[in-house]
Amino acid sequence: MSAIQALPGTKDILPDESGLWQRLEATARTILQRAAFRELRTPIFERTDLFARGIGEATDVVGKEMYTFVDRGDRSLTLRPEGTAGAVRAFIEHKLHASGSVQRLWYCGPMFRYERPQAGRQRQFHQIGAELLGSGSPRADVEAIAVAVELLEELGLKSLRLALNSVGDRDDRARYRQQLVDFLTPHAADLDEDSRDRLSRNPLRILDSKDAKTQDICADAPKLIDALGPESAARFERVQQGLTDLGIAYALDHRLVRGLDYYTHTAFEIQSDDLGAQATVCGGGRYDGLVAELGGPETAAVGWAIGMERLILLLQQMAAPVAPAVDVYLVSRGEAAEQKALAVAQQLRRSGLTVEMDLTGSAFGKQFKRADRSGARACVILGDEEAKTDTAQIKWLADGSQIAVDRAELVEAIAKLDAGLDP
RNA sequence: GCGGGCGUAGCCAAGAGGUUAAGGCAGUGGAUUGUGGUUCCACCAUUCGGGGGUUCGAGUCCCCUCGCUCGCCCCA
Repeated sequence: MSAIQALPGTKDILPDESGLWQRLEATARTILQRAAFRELRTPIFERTDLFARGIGEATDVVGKEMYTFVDRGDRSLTLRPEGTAGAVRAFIEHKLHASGSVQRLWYCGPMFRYERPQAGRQRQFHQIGAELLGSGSPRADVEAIAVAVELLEELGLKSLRLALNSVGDRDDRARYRQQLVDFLTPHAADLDEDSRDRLSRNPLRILDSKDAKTQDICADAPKLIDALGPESAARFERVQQGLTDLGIAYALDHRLVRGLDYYTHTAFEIQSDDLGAQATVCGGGRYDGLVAELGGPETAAVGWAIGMERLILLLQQMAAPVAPAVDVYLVSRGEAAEQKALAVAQQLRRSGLTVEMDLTGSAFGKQFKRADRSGARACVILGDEEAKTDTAQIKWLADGSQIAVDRAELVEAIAKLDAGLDP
């Protein structure tokens, strides 16, 4: 009752689940490194300013979701709510642009947003992200998306959708914003309350309101795609062509407007229907202005982030994870034998076997019962008699067969049994 | 910040005002004191998230509170 619990929106990842996380992380590492992305690890907290400037003061993330505190040096700090701002800060600080070539970076770790937790949403959550800095080519957009798709496919995920849009460059957006405001203002009275607020603050976001009436009104609104200048439109065309050439299916979604201010041109989400009220597993896009905005040289960039908890949710729906069984369960009894068992365990482990050692000193019968539950293939038995003669018994649990071997030959004997040979 | 649902053992869970709070899984001990998987027996909640109230009587009804969960907003 008075025991302390984990805070709302935070979760322990228990041993039964951590195997799946490890698989996810290992797969991500493989896929990203194969595409020549290199890992970047940045601090979990940064100056509040970085996020305020990078993500945008008007966004919900900055406006009401940040974990912000003042440290003992009187600095305002914030637990990172996303990964791109920190990655870009590091990119600028360490002059990674100086190499002249494109930087492919990836990261993985916890992010923090103060929101009401629900299915697929936590206050501390984890993302895998990739950033491709230094190329404005539409091919970079395609490559970034392709790597994300590859990762999700490698994990065996099916029935995901790729939603695609272009929000154009700064001029396109400003032009469209004005068109949209002009269109919506006469309907202001019929919009839902949140949308009415956004009309002055962040009108593009009104497009993906879930309110039915607002939806109806937006159906006739001018489309962002039609407001793109010829260059932006051509560039978007090339991104689509690139995806098509790779056989990556996508659907245009002219209402897809992502919540962070830094996006330009390509915006995309990879979505699923199996995440409760959430849909997005992976979100990303191009952010050509961000590096300069944060004090670096004018640098084109594109990136994405995957929500790991959401991915885990999907992976768990696919198949029950297989618990990694131990190879050998070490049964021991009697003071001398228990002492020797420590050395035997070490010997077996050094040979590469996974060994669990019984530490209870309880009756052999009980120890075998536990051995059975552990899923071990074999028991190695050390009792008083074995201790005296410096031998051990190997019992093969599948068929109950048992042999005595010298301790020195233990590893070879188990290997032979594993191979189905007579030791 | 706002709404809905739910809190009975480590886990799943019956119980809907009337004496001792089902059952299953897991766990512990034993039948089997140096040999497992099956079986059998025993043990395993002075108490139903917490506090207050109504009542002769509360896990069950009422109020407050804490927690979990789902949804809105927004996002991964």
